[in-house]
Amino acid sequence: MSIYKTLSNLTATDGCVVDLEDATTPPGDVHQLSAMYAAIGDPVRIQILTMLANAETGEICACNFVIPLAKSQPTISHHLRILAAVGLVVTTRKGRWIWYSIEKTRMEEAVAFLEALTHQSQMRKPISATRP
Amino acid sequence: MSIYKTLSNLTATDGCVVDLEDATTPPGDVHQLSAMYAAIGDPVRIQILTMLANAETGEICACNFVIPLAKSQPTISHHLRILAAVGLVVTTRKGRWIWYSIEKTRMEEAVAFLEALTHQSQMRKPISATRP
DNA sequence: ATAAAATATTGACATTCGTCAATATAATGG
DNA sequence: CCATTATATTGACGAATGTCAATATTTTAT
Repeated sequence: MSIYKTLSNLTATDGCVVDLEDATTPPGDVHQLSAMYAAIGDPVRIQILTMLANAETGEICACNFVIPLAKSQPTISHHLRILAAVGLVVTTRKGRWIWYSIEKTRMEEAVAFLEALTHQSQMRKPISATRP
Repeated sequence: MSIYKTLSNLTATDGCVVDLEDATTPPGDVHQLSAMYAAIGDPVRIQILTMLANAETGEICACNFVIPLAKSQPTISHHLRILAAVGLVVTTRKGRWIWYSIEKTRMEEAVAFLEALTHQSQMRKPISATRP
């Protein structure tokens, strides 16, 4: 009988698997990070961010997304809310209008994490060499 | 009567709104991009990517995600399929096992687009100054 | 060839998501 | 104060998503 268990018999303490705490970011970060990329990962919201990035002043009033993106006002409001919730955009009220702009610091955090994923770590102890 | 229409009366040809083709990436790109970030934007898949980035050899066999991530084998297979579909991971069959690794080029594309969003363009014509 | 093991697929289910119409809230201007 | 306008919220709906059990497929080892 092999010292290695089958997939269905493996437990978290078996050495043939990578330990979660070695391999992943903290659970809290995982949810915050995934929420941020999920916010970016929508066609309408990608276009909102692109419009903001291209805007001469860096900010666009909420009303000016409705026509270009061909979505209803509540739908635009919904998407802006999601982007604001994860901190990728911030708002400034100017009288009757609310202007949205990209929160650079937060966007750079989004960049930084993905960039880290492209540079594979060399600091980990080897896992079992005899079994995947 | 103002030359500016109310939100409910605006049409795509009105000058007070930003023109879609000026402001957004091409429609095809929008869907491809949003699919990529949506793929990243899930807690399980964030952890898969993190494990791959931290793996000493840069690759991990599919079976070694099941226990650390506490998900069933079909669920892990499902998530790996989504990451592969958008090109963020690639597979290599080694006998009985299939090894996954990050596709660096694709990940760098993900980084590049977000980075572009942080550098606001200075090349756009001003939109109407009298109305948002 | 047969058994065993890794991976993929299917089907089912609850949950979440994107969307809009209708309505509510907030702010301005007359 | 009242009418108008911008934005947010609510409720409803279909579509998409994450999950797992069960099953199928593929590959290796005996």
